[in-house]
Amino acid sequence: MDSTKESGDVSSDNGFLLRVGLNDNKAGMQGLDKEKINKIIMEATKGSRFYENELKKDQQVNQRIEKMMQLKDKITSQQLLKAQLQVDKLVMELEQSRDLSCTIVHIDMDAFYAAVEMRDNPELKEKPIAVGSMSMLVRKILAQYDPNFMPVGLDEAYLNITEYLEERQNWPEDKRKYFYKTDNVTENGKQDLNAPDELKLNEDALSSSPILFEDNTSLAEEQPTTTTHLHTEEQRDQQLLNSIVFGTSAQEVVKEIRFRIEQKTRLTASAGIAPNTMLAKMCSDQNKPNGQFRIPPDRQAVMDFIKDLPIRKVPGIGKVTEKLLKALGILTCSELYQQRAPISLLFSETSWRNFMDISLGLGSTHLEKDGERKSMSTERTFGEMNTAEDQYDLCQELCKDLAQDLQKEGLKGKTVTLKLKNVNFEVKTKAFTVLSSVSTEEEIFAVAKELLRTEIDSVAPHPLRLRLMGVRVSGFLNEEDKKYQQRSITNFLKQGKETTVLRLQPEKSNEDHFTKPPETSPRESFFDKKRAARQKTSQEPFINEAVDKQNLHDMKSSVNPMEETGPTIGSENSNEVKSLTCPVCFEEQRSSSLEALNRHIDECLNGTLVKEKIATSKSANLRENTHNLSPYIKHKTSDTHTKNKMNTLVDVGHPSNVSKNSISNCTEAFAIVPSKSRAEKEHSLSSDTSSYLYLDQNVSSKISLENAEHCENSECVQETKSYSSTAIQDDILVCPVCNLEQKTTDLAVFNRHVDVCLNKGIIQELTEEIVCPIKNNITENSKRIGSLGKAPQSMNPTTGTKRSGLMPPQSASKKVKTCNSSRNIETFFK
DNA sequence: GCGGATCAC
DNA sequence: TATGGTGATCCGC
Repeated sequence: MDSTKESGDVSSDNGFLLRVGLNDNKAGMQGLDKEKINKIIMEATKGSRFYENELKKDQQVNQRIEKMMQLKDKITSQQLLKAQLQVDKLVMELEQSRDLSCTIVHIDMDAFYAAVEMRDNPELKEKPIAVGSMSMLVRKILAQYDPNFMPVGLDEAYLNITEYLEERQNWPEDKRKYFYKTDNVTENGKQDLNAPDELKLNEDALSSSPILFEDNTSLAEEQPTTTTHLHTEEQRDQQLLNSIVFGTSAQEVVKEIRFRIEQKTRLTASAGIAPNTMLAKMCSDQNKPNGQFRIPPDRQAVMDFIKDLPIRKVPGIGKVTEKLLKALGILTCSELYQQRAPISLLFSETSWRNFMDISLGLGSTHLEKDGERKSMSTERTFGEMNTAEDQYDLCQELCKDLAQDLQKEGLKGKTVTLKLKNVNFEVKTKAFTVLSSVSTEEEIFAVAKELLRTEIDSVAPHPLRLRLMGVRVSGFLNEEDKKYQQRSITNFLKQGKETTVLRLQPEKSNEDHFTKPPETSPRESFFDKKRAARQKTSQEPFINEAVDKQNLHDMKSSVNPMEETGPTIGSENSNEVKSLTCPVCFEEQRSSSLEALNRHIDECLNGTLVKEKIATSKSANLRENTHNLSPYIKHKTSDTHTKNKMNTLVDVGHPSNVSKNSISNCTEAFAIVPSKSRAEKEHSLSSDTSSYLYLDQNVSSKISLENAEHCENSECVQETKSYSSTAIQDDILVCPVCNLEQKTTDLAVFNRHVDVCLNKGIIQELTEEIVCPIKNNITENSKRIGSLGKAPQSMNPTTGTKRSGLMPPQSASKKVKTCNSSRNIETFFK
C-alpha cells in the first residue's frame, strides 16, 4: 500500500471512527485500530461497491423503462386497436389449444426449511440428513409414478402422472398401503426427522436398497441399518399396526409421494398438481413447506388461480421483468391480460407471447426430454486480484478444471468465453470461436489466455482489478455434427490425404503479457484481427494456385500412418467418394478433386490465420524492447540467443526443405510460436523472453509430421529426424487443426495432439466398428446415462428457461478409450 | 458470433 | 439473507 493510499485511509478512518464512536486516538492503540478499521472499511467498501453496482444496474433498468414509456406514448390508438385485434385472435387460438387433460406434478424439496429447522433445533444436526438429488429419487420413488419424470436441479422434479393415475384407479388397497411408526407421525401427517425408512408391505419396498443415494456413501455408512427397522419381532408387529392407505386421486398420489420421500430422506417436500408445468410449479409454492396444492383441470379454476397472482410468482419473471411490467401498471396476471395489446407492441414477440401464455394459465403439458448440454463453465470469486501473473495463473487453473469436466463428459466446444468481474462488480465477457473444437487445458487456455491478455492490455498500464474470473466452453458439436465430422474425416483419410502439419505461428511473446499494451490500436485485439481476417476470407473466395501432383504426393506420403500400415484404406477408395467434406469447416466441397479439397483445407487451416498473425506480429514488433527477442525470427535463424533456447528441432520453411513443387507464394505458413521449457513453464506467464519463429508469407512451407505414436513404434525415424535436428526451444507448437498453442515442446506429444484432433473421430469409429464392435452398444447406452443433477430440463418451456444438464456419460468416452489404443489400431491395420 | 442482461436454482 | 456458481436464453448488434 503506498503512502498516498494510506493517508487516504486514515482520513476516512477518522470519519468512520467518529461515526461509530471509536475515535480513540491514544498512541499505542493506533496500529491495532488501524488494522482493524482497515478491515472494516474494506468490508464496507466491498459492500458499497456492490451496492453501487446494484444502483447502476437499477438505473439501467430505469432507462429501459423510460424508453419503453416513450415508446408507449407514441402508440397511436389505431395501432393499439390493430394490436388488440391481432392479440385477441391469438388468444382465441391459444384458448382452443388449451389442454387440461394432463396431471402434472411438481415436487419441491423443502431444503431451505430443513436448514431453518436445523438452525432452530441444533440437536438435529447430529442426525444424518439425506442429501442427494432428485434423480436419485428417480430411481427410487419418482420413476414409479412417471418413468419419464424430469428432475430440475437437485431438489425439484416434474412428473406427468396422467397415465399412472388411470392405472391406479384399479389398484387394490394393499398396493397403496404403507407402514410407519406411530410416534413418528403426527396427526397432520408431519413426521419427525427420526422417521424410519419407508416400509411398505409390498415386497419391493421391503427389499429396497438400504442406500437411498448411491452417490452419498457417507450416508450409507452412517446408517448401516436403515434398510429395515425390524430389529425384533415386537417392532415388526408394532409397525404392522401402523399403516396408512393412500387413495387413488391425484391428491392422494402426491401425498403418497411426499410421504415416501420423507420416509426416505427425512426431508419434507412440497408439491403442486395442475394441468401444466407452469401451474404445477406455482402450486407447489402455494403451501410450502410440507404442503401441496392442486388446481383441478377446469378452465375456471385455472383462471381463478391466475387472477390475482403477482406476476413475480411466475417462473421466468424476475426482478427486472417485474419492474418493467410494474411501470405499465401490471402487477397481477389478470392485469397482464388486460394490457395485452400494448404489451404486444412494447415487448419482443417471444416475450409477449410468453406473457399471453401466463395470463391465460397455459403451460407445457409434456415433460421435455433432456436436451443436450450447450455449455460448460467454471468460475471463481476471490479477493481482489490485480497482478497479471496471478490472473494468468488462475486462468490456466480454470482451464484445467474445465478441461477435466469437459473430458469427463466427452465434450469439445468451439467457443471459449472468458468472464471477468472487476472489484466494482462489473461483469464482462469475451468470447472467441475457433475452427475446431477444443477440450484440453492447453487448447482452452490458449484461447482464454489471449482473451485475458486483450483485457489486460486494454487497461494497461493500470492493472485489471478482478474479483471473479470464469471460463466457459460452448458450441459443442451436436450429434449430427459429430457424424458429419467423422464421415468427412473418414473420407479424408481414406484418400490418404491426411496432413498433420506443424505450423510456425508468429505471435506475441508471452512476455507481452506483462508489458505495455500495444502502441498500435490497442483496442484491436489479437482476436479482433483474427475475426476480421476470418470474415474477410469468408467474403473473398480463396484463390490459390493449383496444387501440383508432386505436392499432393508429398503430403500423402509424408503422413498418413494408417496408409502405410493399412494399404486397404488407402486411396483406392477415393473414387467412391463423390462429394468431399472439409474436416475443418465441415463444409461440403463442390469439387470432388483432391487438389481442390486440399486447397480448401489448407485455407481453413492456415490461410486466414497466418495472414492475420503476420499483421499482429508486425505490430508487436514495433514495441519490442531491447530485452526482447525480435518476434520475427526468420526460419533457420542463427541468432545465438534463440539457438540457446532450442531444444527441439523443427526445421521449417527452409527453401531446401520445401519441395520445389510446393505451392509458392501462398498464404500458408507453419509457425512455431515460442513456448517455454518445462521448467520455465512454472512461471511461464510471468517473465518469459520467448522467441518467435516466423515465416514470411513468401517463404511458405509445409511440413507434415508423422503420427507420433506411429513413429515411435516403427521405422519412420527418418522423417522425424528432420525436425529434431534443429531443435528450437521455447517454441510453441500450434495445432493446425484446432489452431491452438500446445503446451509442449515435445513433438511427440504435439503430434499426438494433432493426431487426436484429426484422427480421433475416425480412430474411434474404426475401433468401435471393427476392433471393439461391442462398443456401439456401450456408446448407445451411455447416452442415456445421466449425470446427477445435471440433467437438462425445461421447467417452463414457454419461458424457455432450461436448466441444464447432461448426464455425464462418463461411460461413453471412457469406455471407448479403453479400446482406442494404438495397439488396437495397429492390430486392426495388420 | 459477440456481449450484455435476465433468470433459475 | 446474500452471495456465488452453473447454465440457459434473449436481444441488439
